[in-house]
Amino acid sequence: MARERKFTKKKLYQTTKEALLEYSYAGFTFRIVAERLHIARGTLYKYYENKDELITDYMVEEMNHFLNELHKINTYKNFEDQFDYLLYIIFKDREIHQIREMTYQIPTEINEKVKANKVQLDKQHQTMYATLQHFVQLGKTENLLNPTLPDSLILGFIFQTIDIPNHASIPYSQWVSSIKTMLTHGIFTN
Amino acid sequence: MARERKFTKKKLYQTTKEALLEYSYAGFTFRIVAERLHIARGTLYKYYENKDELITDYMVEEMNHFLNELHKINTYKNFEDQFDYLLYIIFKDREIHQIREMTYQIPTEINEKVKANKVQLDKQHQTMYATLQHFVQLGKTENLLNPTLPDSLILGFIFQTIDIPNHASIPYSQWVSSIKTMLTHGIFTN
DNA sequence: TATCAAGGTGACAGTTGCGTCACTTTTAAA
DNA sequence: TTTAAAAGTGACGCAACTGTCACCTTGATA
Repeated sequence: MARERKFTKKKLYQTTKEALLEYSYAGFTFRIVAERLHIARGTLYKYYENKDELITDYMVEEMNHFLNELHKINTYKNFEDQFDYLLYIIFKDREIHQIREMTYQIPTEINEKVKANKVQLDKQHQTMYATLQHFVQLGKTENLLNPTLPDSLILGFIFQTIDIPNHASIPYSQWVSSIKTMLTHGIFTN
Repeated sequence: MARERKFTKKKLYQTTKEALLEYSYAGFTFRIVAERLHIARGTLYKYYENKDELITDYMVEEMNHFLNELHKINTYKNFEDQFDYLLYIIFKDREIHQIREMTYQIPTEINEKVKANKVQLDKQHQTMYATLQHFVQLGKTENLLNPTLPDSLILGFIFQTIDIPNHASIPYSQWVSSIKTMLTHGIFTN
């Protein structure tokens, strides 16, 4: 009884992600998204009142996906395996943590939907943090993680390190193993 | 023979920096800057044809200042002292490296002045990189830096680490010492 | 104190983005 | 084949940002 859509939700979110990475929050417009989807700008307003709604909807979905992956960390019983798994999933979706940083640029007073999404994002972030803190605790009880380092800094360190740009185009496998070495043992010789 | 300025270049650059950090490149406007300086928007056009000229002028100046500081690294003779000094100056001007990342968002075709500034920024970046690579080499010949790690990754790692957000409000001195520990020896126990 | 160059202003026109809406198109079910 | 719900379109009015310019203000100097 209805017409077929010219674009899938997946394609829309994909385009949203790309546009956010290219233009960042303030430079993001419906025109850019519409052009890339080969639809009229007005069409997007059938689904979203404004760009903040689209962006936060996308972010919630993306975080949800990440949290699903993250929770699987508990299928690994020892810290070392958890650590490897964590690096793997953070690497796989590197950009989303960059995008998550844009949250604070989104005004809250836009509308109820956006406000609800921001609350949801905050909850997801807390869930993520709790899971990760648990992971750090395990590392400390196993005497693998340096106990003098604050949990929040260890976590910030891991997430930050993942974002190192690979301008010099170092081969992927060497890149990953180097990053793991630096994370675990630093840049000094032992 | 002329009227006194209502704002100094220093104050203008300071305001530019703050606005860039708050609104990022795309959200940066002359109106914001003019309001904060208590001048009319039109006044800014007496000095700059457009925002890209102001932004790149500011960036060149900022990078120049940083390079001046950076070159002093060679007054320290051993690697350990150079390392401490480097951390110190990067910490002092943490935000500018965040701002430098915005360079790639600035279109080149704006005008000749902007194009020239972008070329200049590129040169400065190369100078910076050369100096830092020299520093890394010293660390490797002194057998303090892990020789298996690519230079570019070591440098990326240092710069990236500085940007760890201190959401948990860890006291400054502990924060700095923790970061130094993580950089040099990682998050694992020895 | 008259001059004038530099600083400063605000109004104007052009462009781009925003949000709405009356209208058209598609398509599956009646 | 008729119908109507969902999808899509593009033009319109509004708001914000951009760049220009004729004009005003200031203040050192002649």
